[in-house]
Amino acid sequence: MGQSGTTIYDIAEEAGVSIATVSRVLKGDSSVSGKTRLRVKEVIARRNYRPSSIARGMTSKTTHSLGIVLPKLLNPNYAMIFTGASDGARQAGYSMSLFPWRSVTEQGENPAMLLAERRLDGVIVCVEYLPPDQQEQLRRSLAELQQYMPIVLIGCVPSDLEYPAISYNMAEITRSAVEELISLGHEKIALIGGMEEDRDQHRRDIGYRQGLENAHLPCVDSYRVWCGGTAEAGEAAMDQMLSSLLPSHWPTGIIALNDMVAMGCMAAARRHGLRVPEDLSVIGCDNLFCAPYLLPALTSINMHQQSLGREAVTLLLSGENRRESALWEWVRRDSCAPAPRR
Amino acid sequence: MGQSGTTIYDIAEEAGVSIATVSRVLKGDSSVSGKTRLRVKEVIARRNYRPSSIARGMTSKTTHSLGIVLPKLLNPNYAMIFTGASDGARQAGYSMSLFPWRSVTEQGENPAMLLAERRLDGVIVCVEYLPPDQQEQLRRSLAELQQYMPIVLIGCVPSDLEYPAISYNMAEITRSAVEELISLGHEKIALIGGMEEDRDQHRRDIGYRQGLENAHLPCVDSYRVWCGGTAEAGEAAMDQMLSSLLPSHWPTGIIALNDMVAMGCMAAARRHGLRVPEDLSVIGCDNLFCAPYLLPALTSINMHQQSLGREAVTLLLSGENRRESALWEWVRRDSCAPAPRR
DNA sequence: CCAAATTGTGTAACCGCTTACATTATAGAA
DNA sequence: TTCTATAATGTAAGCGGTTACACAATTTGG
Repeated sequence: MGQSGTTIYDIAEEAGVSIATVSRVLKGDSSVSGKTRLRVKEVIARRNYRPSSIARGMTSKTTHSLGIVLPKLLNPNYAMIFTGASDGARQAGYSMSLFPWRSVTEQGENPAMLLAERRLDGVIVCVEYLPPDQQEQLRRSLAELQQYMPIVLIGCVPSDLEYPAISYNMAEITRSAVEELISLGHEKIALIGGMEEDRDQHRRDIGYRQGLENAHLPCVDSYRVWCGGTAEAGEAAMDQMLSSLLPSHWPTGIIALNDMVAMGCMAAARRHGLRVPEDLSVIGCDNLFCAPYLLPALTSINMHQQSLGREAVTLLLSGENRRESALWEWVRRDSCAPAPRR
Repeated sequence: MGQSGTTIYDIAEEAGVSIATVSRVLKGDSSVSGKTRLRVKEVIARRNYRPSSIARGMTSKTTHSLGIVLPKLLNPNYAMIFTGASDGARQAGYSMSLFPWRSVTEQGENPAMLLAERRLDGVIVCVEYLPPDQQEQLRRSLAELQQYMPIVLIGCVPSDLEYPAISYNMAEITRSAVEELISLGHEKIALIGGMEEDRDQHRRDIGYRQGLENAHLPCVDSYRVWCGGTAEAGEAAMDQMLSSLLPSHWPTGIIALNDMVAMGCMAAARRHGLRVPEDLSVIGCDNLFCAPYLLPALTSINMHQQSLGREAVTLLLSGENRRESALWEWVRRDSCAPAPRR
């Protein structure tokens, strides 16, 4: 294992100085004379010595490593957040570890133990929908965790959770999506995705209703359907909606929970003989890398997830208690078109 | 910060025992009497005490944390590997940190320092193509790193790198893809993707030639084009190939570096008036989540990236020096069809 | 030319835990 | 009852760094 066993004592001995001096050279303390510094540096380089960050952590009480809790890295949306967070961390000299969602949500003795033991310098938690019985667990885990390290939340953050956070403006985004479709002449607009009890979904619903109301359009219950966040779920939900409605009542515009759901919706619509965008306009969310390559290219909303991840790290390290709203912007592509003539 | 400051001394004092006894209770040593154990456990629970894993690491020389080096988490292929690795690590009681590719490839003083200092218990490195001037740096970084911790490689591993590894059988896979297209009657088959000097690409090229040779088909140079691994790169490469050939010489079958490149190829082909799969069959690789939702659904190769990540962790922790080949299998979808009649 | 200020370096305690070894309490054997 | 295994617990020495403080060497000022 070579120089992994090299310690500050070895360097001190070889350079003929005390460990204190080596330590000073290491941190660039100016109180070391030029020649001593040079000699020590030479030995350090020759022995390829790296001070152990964990020994450092003993006294400094800081590990220079952060954590992030994600429901699912396979969702590219989270991969983008992670990427941004990881970059931000590294630029600030920190490493970033991934922890599974269930380490803060699972029932059981001490779900947050894994994190607490590691004495991270902070943790980012991406909050997703949870069934009510697990929400209490999340609260407990966060409370426990906070006793060990600062926390920053990302996502659909319940406003009663008092942590620094970057949250999505889902009501505003959804209202904007409704307006987008209305401006194209659509009147039968469906909202697909989100769990029924999901707060985030609740906000979507609010924005959806607002958008319709502002245009004096009725809100039809069968146009509001719930489903998980995957393409399969979107496909199933869309399929069911179309099957249960007379074709004359089919919506002409779809607002999907995210791009994956939108992909599923388009597939289901196609199977029912609908052409996108001629018969049906579709709007996704997250602007995944594949959105421009779908057929038709998917109109989506860019959530700037990478900068969101970076921002979360900044928030975490600054110690501020800000609660910010994530920026977003339209990315208009071919999947939206004027409403078909009736 | 609450009980983050609680130490083993506090617990010992409150329970009226020595720190050694607390330590024994913590690790479940049977030499502690029943009542003492109970009393200590009660205090631990009440104070919500968690031993610091970093203090533990001081004596145990083990951090119970692993690292993974990836070129790009935004590539879902790597996200899948990471997910598998992270799961595997957690099941074994380890955490998993992400490190940027440039921490092993960047020129400069000590690219591997970030990793070395952290005294991880092991690191997985996903090797990707590197220009020759950086390859030497990679070798150096790996050599340095190995003095601190075990390494496992994933990907297109140069056979002269003597590390435990899980490598892709790119020659075999590509040959199989050629055979697949030939069996559908294709004779003009193009290979798109990979850097010219890339070893992995080299192996693809070998498989490609073998496949053609076995069927006594000529190998046309203009059907072998290089490009990066993104959809944009694939689009550009395909565009250029079609533009530079007479339509009568256009290939009828495409083997793409990966699904993202395949997506780009399909987009470019469409712009040139080609229908997929009627005029052009396309094969991708990696079986991304969006492959089934493309139009037409993309035929791809499942690399089982998640189990690959898990396997890498197993290899890392076992300390064995095995070199395995990743499993793969066909996922046939609509993007491949019999060759068009001439 | 000597006292005081400044500079450079070393000593030792400490961070929170593990563990070899020492010590004490308890039980069983003679 | 006394001696010796055995079980239960405590003591203290690390692990590899950081840092307050002490001290020696050098420079500066009067």
